[in-house]
Amino acid sequence: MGSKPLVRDLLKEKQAELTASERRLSAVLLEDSMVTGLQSITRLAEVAEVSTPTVIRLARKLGFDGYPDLQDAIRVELAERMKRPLAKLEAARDDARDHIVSRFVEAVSENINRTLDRLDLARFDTVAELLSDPARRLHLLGGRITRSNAHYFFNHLQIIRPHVLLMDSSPSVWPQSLLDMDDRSVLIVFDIRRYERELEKLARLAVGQGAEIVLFTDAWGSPIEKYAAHTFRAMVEVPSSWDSTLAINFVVEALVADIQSRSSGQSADRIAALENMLGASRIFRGN
Amino acid sequence: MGSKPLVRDLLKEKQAELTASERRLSAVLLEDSMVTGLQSITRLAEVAEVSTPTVIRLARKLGFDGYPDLQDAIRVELAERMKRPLAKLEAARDDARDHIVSRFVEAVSENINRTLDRLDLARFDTVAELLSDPARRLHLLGGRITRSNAHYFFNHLQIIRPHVLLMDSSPSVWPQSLLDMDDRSVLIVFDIRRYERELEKLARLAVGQGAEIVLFTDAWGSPIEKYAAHTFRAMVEVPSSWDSTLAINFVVEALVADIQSRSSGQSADRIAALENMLGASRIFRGN
DNA sequence: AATATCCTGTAACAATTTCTACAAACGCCG
DNA sequence: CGGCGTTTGTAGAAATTGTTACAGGATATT
Repeated sequence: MGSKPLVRDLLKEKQAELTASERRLSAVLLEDSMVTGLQSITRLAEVAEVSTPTVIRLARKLGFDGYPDLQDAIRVELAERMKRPLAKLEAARDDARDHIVSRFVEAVSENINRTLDRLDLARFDTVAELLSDPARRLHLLGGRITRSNAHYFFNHLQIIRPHVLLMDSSPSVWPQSLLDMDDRSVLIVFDIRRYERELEKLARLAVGQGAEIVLFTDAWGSPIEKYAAHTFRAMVEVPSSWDSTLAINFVVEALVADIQSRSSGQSADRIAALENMLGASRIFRGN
Repeated sequence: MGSKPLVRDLLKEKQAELTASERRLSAVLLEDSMVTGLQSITRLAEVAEVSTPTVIRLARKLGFDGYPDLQDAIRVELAERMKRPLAKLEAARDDARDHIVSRFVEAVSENINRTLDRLDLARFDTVAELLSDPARRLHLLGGRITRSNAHYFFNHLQIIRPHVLLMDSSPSVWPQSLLDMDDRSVLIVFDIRRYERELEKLARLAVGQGAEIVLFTDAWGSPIEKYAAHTFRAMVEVPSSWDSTLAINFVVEALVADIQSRSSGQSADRIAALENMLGASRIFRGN
């Protein structure tokens, strides 16, 4: 109910009945999601090169009481938008606040949140589409720690669609895979800190072959970034000697879900066929 | 250059040197990405249930000139965050709410929360201790989907301690591993729905050999539960055709952190040795 | 139990903000 | 060009905000 109209919409709606300088002001506000409107009226007026009364008059025209009233609305709106999706992980079951699990959940929740902050949805969609294209050949590769992530992604992709390959962990057999790459190939690389030189080398060569690179890395960014067409940065720090790849896995799982639904038509047959084979082999083994 | 530290990080960093009411205040700020800090000092103080001078004192402690200075920082930070991903998000705001990522994060958040609710910390500690015992031999095994989880766990355990084995995915070679199991063996199994009969069979045989079983499964519970000495149940449902193993991974990562710190004495040498070998092999490969 | 230290809020003060009244500037039409 | 309505800015009053000084109260220490 009472969902008060968004300030942005109000501005657009009333655009017609605004005067010249009011419009200049509204342009400034719209430009950066009205964050400028959280400053004092004086400063906002300065930025927009308008006088302070103009600001007040605009606020009134939009139906607000005065400038502070408008500010409140903007702030509420912003808070709504900032709301951290995972904010409510209840870290503190107070029986064990210091338990490793509690500290861990806090860090993980923060990691996923910040990863999401930085996640560009447009990029996500682009990549999902790219990886759904059955004409593409996908090669997956992980480092020492991230091999499991690569494996997870591979495992699912392989069920959903054809032409998915998990590259061997030993660099000595990479050249053979490289030979197969061309401009229809996509190389999906996982590389987090203690970045591995071999991975970078391979990435460079793959790009040379015409392959497109999708990179999953940490906040600091692997050197492979410069070759990558698409990069996902995830937060990995937790109270441990090890980095956490949960945030990376989160993105991967979301991608799997999206890719699956995009290619559900083709993959249904594929999965049915797979089920059949599994069933057959089970009978075969005489279980 | 001059990349000023984020207010959020400042708050976390100085958390230790904050007083009780300052911490109350900082909690309020962190809760909603500091949007509350854009109001007047009076209102912020009211929300946090502290006095206005406390707010100023906190601002100073963080290195700001005064409250307005802090506000400026918050605003800049917010504007920065609004800029990139939101330019696109703005156009299709309602889209974003329905975006797969948004739906996913909600489900994951719920999953981890509920998994934590059910997690018995005493059991967690027991298992951590069990898996830290260098006299034990650990065998890891995953199913079709959960093999990556087993692999992840294996990967880390193997670095931390000796006698860790990842069992082959093909049942035909399991008998050989079974032969090696006795009452000093621990079998770590991952089995979520579409429970696999082969896994159950192996579990039964392993118990017969005297091995202890640690099981990771979903909310409904794998048939292996009846053989398992310790069971972790995690929530796996997400808006996808696939189950999410993030909650399982969460428990695994927390275990890794705990086991690592328990055996840090012994594992330090092990890791150092490993680093050396990695370095050596890199030189050997002539990178 | 007494003392010292640190934490916290009250209250008065200073600075800044928002707002109003008024007048200058602009554009439009006869 | 002069009259008229509208738009815009200036300046000061009113209100609110941010800040400082100080004292009561809590906590730890001897």
